[in-house]
Amino acid sequence: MATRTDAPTRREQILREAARLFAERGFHGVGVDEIGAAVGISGPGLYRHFAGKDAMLAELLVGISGQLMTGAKRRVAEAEQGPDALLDSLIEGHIDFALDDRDLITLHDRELDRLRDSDRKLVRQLQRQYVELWVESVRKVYPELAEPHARVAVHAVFGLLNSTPHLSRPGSLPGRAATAQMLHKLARGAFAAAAE
Amino acid sequence: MATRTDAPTRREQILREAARLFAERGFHGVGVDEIGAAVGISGPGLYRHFAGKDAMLAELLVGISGQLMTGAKRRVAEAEQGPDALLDSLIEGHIDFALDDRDLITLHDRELDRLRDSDRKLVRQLQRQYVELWVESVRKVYPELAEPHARVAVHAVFGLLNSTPHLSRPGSLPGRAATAQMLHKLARGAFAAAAE
DNA sequence: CCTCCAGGTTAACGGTCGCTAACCTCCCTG
DNA sequence: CAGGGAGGTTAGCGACCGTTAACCTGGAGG
Repeated sequence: MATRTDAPTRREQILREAARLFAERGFHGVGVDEIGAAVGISGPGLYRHFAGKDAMLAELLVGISGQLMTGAKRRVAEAEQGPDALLDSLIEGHIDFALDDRDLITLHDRELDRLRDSDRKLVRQLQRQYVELWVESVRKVYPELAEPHARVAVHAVFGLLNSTPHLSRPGSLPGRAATAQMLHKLARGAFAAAAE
Repeated sequence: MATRTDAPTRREQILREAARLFAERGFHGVGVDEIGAAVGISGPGLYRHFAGKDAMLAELLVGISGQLMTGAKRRVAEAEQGPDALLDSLIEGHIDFALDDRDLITLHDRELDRLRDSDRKLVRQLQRQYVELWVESVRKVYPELAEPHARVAVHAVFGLLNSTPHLSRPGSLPGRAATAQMLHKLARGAFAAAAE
C-alpha cells in the first residue's frame, strides 16, 4: 500500500505551483508561461492537463472549500466528548490548514470573484455550510450568544486564524506547535469574550 | 470654514473609485478605462491627474498606512488614562477604519507587492511601526506576555478586525455600532486569552 | 478680445497574454 | 515491429491593456 508516498502527479505539481504563484502575485498577475516554467515545462504544455488558466483556479478553490467542509463534517461526526471538545477540534483543524496551506488560505478569500458563475456558487455554498457548522458548534458551547452575533464572531475568528500568511514568511516566530497553541488560545478567548 | 464639506476634488473621486475597483477585482483585473468610466471621464483622461495606474495604487497604499500610523501616534500622545484605555483607543481607531474604509483595508494586505520598490519599502516601514506601537501597548497591559507572542497576537487581532469585508456586504448584521462593540470585545478577549 | 492652460477627447502603438495549431518523440501494447 | 496515444515543443494569432500623441474646448486673466 504505497498509496500516499507516491511521487506527485504532474497535475498536482502544477496545482501546487499555481497556488503559490497566484497567492504571491494574484491570479491576473501570473502568466501561464510562468506556471509552466515553475514545473519545468513551458507555457502551452499546461493545456494537456487543464482546460485553461481559469480551470486551475477553479480546481484549487473548489478543492479547498471541499477539504475544509469534509474535515469539519468528519469532526462533527466523530464528536463524542461534548460541544466544548468539538469546538476545539474545529479550531484545531482550521489552524492546521492555515499553517500548512498558507497559499490556499490566501487564495480562498482573495480570488473567489475570478471564478465562473457556477464554480463560484459552489464554493460560496460550501463556505456558507462551513460557517453554519461553526455557528452551531459555537452556540452549543455558548447558548446565550444570539445567532447573528455568533456569525460575526465566527467570521472574525476565521480572520484571526487566517492571519498566518501575514506572519513574517518562514517564521522567526515561536515555532509551529507554539504558534498553533497560541492561535487556539486566541480563538477561544475571542469566543469567550463574545459570549460574556 | 467650509473646509471639509467641499465637493470632492477629481483626484479624490478617482482614488475612491479606483480603491473600490481594485478591491473588487484586483489591481491587474481593472483597466484604466474602467476607472475613468467610474468617474465619468474616459481612459487616458486619468493621466491629467496621475502619472499612471501604479501611481494610483501607490498613493492609496501609502495614504492608508500613513493614516493608520498618524491616528495611532495621536492616540498614544493623547493617552492620559493608563495603558488599558490606550489599548482600547487603538482598537477603536482600527475598528473605525475597518468599518468605514473596507476597500482600503482590503487593498492594504492584498496589493502591496504590486508597488515600486521604494513605495513598498515605505509602506512596509509604516506597517512595521504600527505593529510595534500596538505590541508595546499590549505589553503594557499584559507585561507577562513575551514579545514574540505579543507580536503574533497583534497580527492575529488585525486579522480579526480586518474580517469586516467578509461580513455579507451591506450588513444584515447587528448594525454598525453593535458590530463595532462586538469586534472590540472579541479583540480584548483574544488579548486576554493570550496573556493568561 | 486675445491668450493660455486645465482638463478633456480619440487614435494608435507596442507589448503582453491566453490559447490554438501543427508537429515531434517516446513508450506502451497487440 | 507497427502504431497510437500521452505529453511535450515552437510559432503565431487575436484580444486587450497601459501609455503616448495630437487635437479640442471653455473659461479665467491681462
